Amino acid sequence: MKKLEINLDHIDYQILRIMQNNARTNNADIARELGMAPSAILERVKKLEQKEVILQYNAKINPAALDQNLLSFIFIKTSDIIGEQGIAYLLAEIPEVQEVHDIAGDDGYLIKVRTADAAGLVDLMRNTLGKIEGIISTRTTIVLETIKEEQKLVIPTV
Amino acid sequence: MKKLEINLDHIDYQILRIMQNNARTNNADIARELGMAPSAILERVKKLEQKEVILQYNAKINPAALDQNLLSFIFIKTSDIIGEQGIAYLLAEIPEVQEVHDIAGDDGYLIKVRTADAAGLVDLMRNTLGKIEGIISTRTTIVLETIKEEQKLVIPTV
DNA sequence: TTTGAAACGCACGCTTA
DNA sequence: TAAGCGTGCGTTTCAAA
Repeated sequence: MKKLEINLDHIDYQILRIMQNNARTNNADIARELGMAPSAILERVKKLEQKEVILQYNAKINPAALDQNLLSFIFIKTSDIIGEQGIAYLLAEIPEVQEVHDIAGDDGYLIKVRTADAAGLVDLMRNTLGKIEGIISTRTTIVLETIKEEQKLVIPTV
Repeated sequence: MKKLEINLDHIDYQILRIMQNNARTNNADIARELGMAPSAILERVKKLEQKEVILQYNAKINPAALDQNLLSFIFIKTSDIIGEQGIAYLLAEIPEVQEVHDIAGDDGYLIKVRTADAAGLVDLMRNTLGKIEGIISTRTTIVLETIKEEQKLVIPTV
């Protein structure tokens, strides 16, 4: 993650707040809401994208609609030397793996995985994780139900 | 999460794939890519929204740009009876808490939290979590570095 | 469920303040 | 940086198949 030497003002914050809640809000609507000209908003949005303040625009899809009903967190102990993350990048390439975090303590990595069901998880662990050299052990936590799941950040007011 | 009695076809999958990668792709572009009329795409997108296949459109914002540089996972043991989730909903109301999962085993809940730094985390644990009745214990895992973090689902090909 | 036509509104570059 | 303007394009509705 890059260093950001950017100063965001309260108008930027408002734009970010709107975009975070509905990435398909059009320029004209944002402009109306903030009482500015659309061209000025467009200019700011482009800069926010350029400066990587806005990283991407995603549609959040219902996992159940695609039969991906099992969410799991797996702690992975590896032979990676501290500071190196070779295995982390291998893990990141697996499509079912949504997140890979290098964590403090001796667990190594924490990954978040979405599969259709328990069988899919077993399959992934056996046939994909099992094939990765250097994984010493894993500890899996199964999610029974998700009460909240979003990536929204707390945006400063004013 | 609701039951979904919807049949998605391969055109829907393609739309979802495009939208998942860039939620601001316009109708006309999707139509061109799929070789259909824009109005047909619009119709499908609206249905996908109605049926809650597409849940929302989010801008993914760089946490560093908003000085939220510390990510943590916290396991929370509570006095919630199994099957009840009173405390989970209290946790979900905290803005810094991005995720709340009810997990198997005796840990109770797993939450994902984003704060500015360690001081912010301590503050949250003391002043917010500490004020919630029924939390028996917590176990915190600090993220040193995030290698991958997204919510993209694996969409069936064809 | 798709298409095409038509009306309307928006995007976006340019110029000026 | 922001506003105002203009043109090309996208969006959206509707009738028809």
